Amino acid sequence: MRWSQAHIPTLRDDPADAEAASHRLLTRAGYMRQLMAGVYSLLPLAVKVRAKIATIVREEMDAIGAQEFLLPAIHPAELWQKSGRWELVGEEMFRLQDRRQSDLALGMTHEEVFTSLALELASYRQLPQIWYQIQTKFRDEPRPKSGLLRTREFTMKDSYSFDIDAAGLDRAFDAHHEAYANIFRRLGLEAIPVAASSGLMGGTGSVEFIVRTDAGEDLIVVCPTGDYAANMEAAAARLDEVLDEPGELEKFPTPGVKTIDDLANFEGGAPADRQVKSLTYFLDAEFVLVLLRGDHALVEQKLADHTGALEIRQANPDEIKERLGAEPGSLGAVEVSGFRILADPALKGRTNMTTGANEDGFHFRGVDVDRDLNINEWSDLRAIEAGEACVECGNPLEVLRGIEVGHIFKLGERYSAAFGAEVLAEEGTASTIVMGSYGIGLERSVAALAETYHDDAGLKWPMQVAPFEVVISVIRPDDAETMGVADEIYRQLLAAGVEVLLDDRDERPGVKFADSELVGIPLRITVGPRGVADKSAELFDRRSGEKQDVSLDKAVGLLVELVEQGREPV
RNA sequence: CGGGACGUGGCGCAGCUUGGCAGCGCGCAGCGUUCGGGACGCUGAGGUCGCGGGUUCAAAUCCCGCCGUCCCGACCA
Repeated sequence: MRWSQAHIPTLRDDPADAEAASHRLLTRAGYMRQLMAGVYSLLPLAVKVRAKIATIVREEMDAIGAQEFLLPAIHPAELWQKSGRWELVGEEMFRLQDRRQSDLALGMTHEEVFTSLALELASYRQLPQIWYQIQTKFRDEPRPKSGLLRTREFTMKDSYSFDIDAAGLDRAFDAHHEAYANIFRRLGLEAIPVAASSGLMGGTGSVEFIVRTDAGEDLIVVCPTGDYAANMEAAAARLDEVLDEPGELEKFPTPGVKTIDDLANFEGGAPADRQVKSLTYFLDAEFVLVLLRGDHALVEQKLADHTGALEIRQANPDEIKERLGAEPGSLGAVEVSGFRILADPALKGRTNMTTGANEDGFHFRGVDVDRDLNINEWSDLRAIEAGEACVECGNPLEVLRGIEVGHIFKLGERYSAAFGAEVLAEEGTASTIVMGSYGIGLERSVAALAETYHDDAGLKWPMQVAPFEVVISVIRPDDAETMGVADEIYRQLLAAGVEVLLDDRDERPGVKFADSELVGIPLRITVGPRGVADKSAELFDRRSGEKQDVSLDKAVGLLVELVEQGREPV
């Protein structure tokens, strides 16, 4: 491709409101343009990067025996009603009606459609199957942000496994786990597999692949020894042994005390880890109390996962007053009954604790959790903090920020049962298919790569995903001899199968250098009258920043060698 | 959904307080000089000032409503 003919609209200034580095650079370097909130047009450079990612994904999926499909993006409501998700997913699904007023949805994932196709599987002899597609998904995110990191329309490689039993699912799941590790390694992404919450997908287990970046929105808990990693929404940590003194239940006045901190600083109060924090929530319209240690934070997803609640919201002060008789700040579960009370295990067996008395300006001290609180359910509900002890080895845990680029789920029979997807087993009896589903976000991978590989000058693609592998920067393209040399190198590189961009634009050298670095092409060879005169050219490696002069007759050979080395990273 | 901000040529912004010819930088087109790290001169094209209503002799500017976008939070496979 000649740069003078390529549509690469680079910008001198950063786009407004682009916070994430990938958002800013992909826009400035001419890879994408925003159309509306969470929706982006991909320009030719981005299409090339995305296509390379798709190729690597396909190769690894095919390697585990998966077969490629292409399903519709538009779905009839009945399909989603059958799985129950028409009601479950709420506003995140784009919904529309056709001219006959039939309800339709834009697919946000394809368990339903693939399961409907799996109805044609009739015998265990046809299993296992792994089916996949690379296809557009629509999700009406409440708050799209950070460019391609969170969009409302995006491409996903989604695959679905169909097995006769749980052991088969385990094999399919493990195969995907390994395929994903291969994919991300080949892409040049260091993706950490972490135990995760399954959320709306349902099922019995899931693993997310997280790429570390400050622009990400997931928090993960990782043990530096490598023996534990989990999303904050699913993470656990070892609790220190606590020995409490027994205490007598006693109500005492605490005027003006509204928060955990207030009570910790109050004369006669208690430190945060000796308080019971009482939160009030509505879980699908049911009022519940959630109890945590005073210094612990609630993870709402854990509450959702434990209870199966779809809609979770904090109760407001009026609703609380009506039910408990006090304002937030003086709430507690002592002598409370009639409401569901959930508690985090960090409170188990604790005595001599302090908590609100459900009377404004009063608290209880000497609270014995087992004796004084009517706890219905125990469940891990708290956020883990950096430095807590690993459940496996006791070493201090780290909390890292990252972006989810892949997620694999053991679905079990959630969808196959709803659709009646059964096969005849070896014994001749019907057996419900056991399913898994697995996703990789393509544009999100593009963004994760951009977040990982960039510097002040612009993007720095690894060779295997770069839109072009080599750029020839021609100094003085109006000089016939120089342009002739550049053209010859261009032809030889093309003939050698190298993806090369010939910068024949009538621009000054500085512009060409700056643009090639902004766009992030891994290798640049500069051909100018000065070099042509002494039969040399300058080779620049964008990734290492190294420059070297090479003789013209060796340039092509060296470039081809470097390109081929770069395409398959170790 | 709650809180905050913004919307003016392709991009980045000023002008709004105090109503009075719609501006600046970059980019773009033509010509010329330049040319190994984002050149310079001259000439020029390009704008329903987000949309609708109101106030006024007069609205980018003041008032009301709506829409859009971003940020924080809530939410999120």
